[in-house]
Amino acid sequence: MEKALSLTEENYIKAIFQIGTTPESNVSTNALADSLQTKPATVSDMIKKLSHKKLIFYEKYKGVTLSASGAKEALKIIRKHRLWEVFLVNHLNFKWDQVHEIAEQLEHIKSSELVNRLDDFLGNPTIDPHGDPIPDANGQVQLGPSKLLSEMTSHENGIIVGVKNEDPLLLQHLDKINIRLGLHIEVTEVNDFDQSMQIKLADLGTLFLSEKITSQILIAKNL
Amino acid sequence: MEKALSLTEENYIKAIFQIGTTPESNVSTNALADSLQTKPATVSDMIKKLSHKKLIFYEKYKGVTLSASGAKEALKIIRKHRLWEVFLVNHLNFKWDQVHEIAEQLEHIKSSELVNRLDDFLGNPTIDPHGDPIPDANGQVQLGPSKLLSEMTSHENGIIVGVKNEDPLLLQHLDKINIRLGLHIEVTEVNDFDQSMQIKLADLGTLFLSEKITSQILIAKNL
DNA sequence: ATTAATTTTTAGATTAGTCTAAAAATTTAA
DNA sequence: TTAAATTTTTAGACTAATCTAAAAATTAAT
Repeated sequence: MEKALSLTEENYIKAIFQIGTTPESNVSTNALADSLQTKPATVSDMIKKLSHKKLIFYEKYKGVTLSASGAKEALKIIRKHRLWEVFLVNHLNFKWDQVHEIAEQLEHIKSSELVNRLDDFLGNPTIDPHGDPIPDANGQVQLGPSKLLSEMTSHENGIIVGVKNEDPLLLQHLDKINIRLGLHIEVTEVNDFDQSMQIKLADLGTLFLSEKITSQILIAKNL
Repeated sequence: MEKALSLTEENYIKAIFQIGTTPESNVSTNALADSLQTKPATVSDMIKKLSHKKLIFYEKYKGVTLSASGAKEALKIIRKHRLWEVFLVNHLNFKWDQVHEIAEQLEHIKSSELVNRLDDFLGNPTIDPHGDPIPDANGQVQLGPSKLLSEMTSHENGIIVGVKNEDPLLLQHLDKINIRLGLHIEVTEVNDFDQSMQIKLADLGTLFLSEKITSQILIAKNL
């Protein structure tokens, strides 16, 4: 039985996973330092340690990728984070912009029994309040095909299934303009110059959105 | 705004509170080392630090007591611990002997919003699954008068309202012999030599209990 | 293809929490 | 009340995680 990861190690593993997924490439020292609000020198040391524990692959000056066991750990942490977010929103009546910080703490609680019972208590949800998929107990994630609203063109339509990041300011803004997961949406016009869009929401009329926002919203074809 | 306490500091404060309450006296370095599974030298250092932060009163070689702010911190931690235990037992179907360790982790989650919402979600319980009172948001504890079963004499009766410690082995044993909170109990005989007792439970007939067990069970007069 | 800019790593220090071994103070006992 | 036993504190060292400053390697640019 390997020794449990420290809080810090868990945060590194999670950050590597989250930076590394979009392009399945190596994660740079600087990107990691940035994401973890720390200094490159610190990251450099930590990388050696995680590499020594076989959680990541590392070649000097080349960046890192997660090993199989590293990815497994990352998925466990993300599973916990997202399950707790569901609990906070569905049972404690938090808003979707209030839960990230608290889940950042709860995700480090160690007890697989707890996680699995929580999962059952919540009714085995498959997505969290931001539309992100929740890995199952084996680390399996099933996510339907989706793309960014910013990648759509005029007259395309679909359903809002997720938000790419958990910045409370973004989430509060979306609340204010009545954008929520599950809404049917149609692109009515795309501005060539700045990529801003006019969209039509089910009952709620039309809306103008800047590229900054459309690039954060995930759309799927009719579920 | 004072800086938040570290995990370790919180554990020291809690241990001082828990050792110090029964006799409202000073808590010794050794007792603390024992309770925290660490060495007296380590405790000695930590005491200086907590004293410097005005969380405890400390005189060399004399032991420590909590200051008002220290006690307030302790009660906040205990409140969280006990609320989480209620959640684990009432909503995630854990047994009363399984929750202590997990609550030891959950009690350090920092968010007063979370604690208060959890409290409401649980229906503002006043006792945890072991019968220990849950401090309210202001740190107020209301506990009815109670005494140890071991302090009772023949023919006295009362209701089981709590268990003095959370050792899983004790709790599992109590489960096995059908002792639970809320049961009406009558002492039928006390053995002068070893203080063991014969007791009568509501429907469940009579039982022999050693002093080791009777000294862990709290009894109150008919609620 | 050198030079310049950037990224990454090393070197050396710092802080929190811990330890062992030894010294100092206190308490208990003869 | 002096000696023995116990408790507590100090001294010095270690580990994990962090930092700054400087060196080394890589990448970009002229």
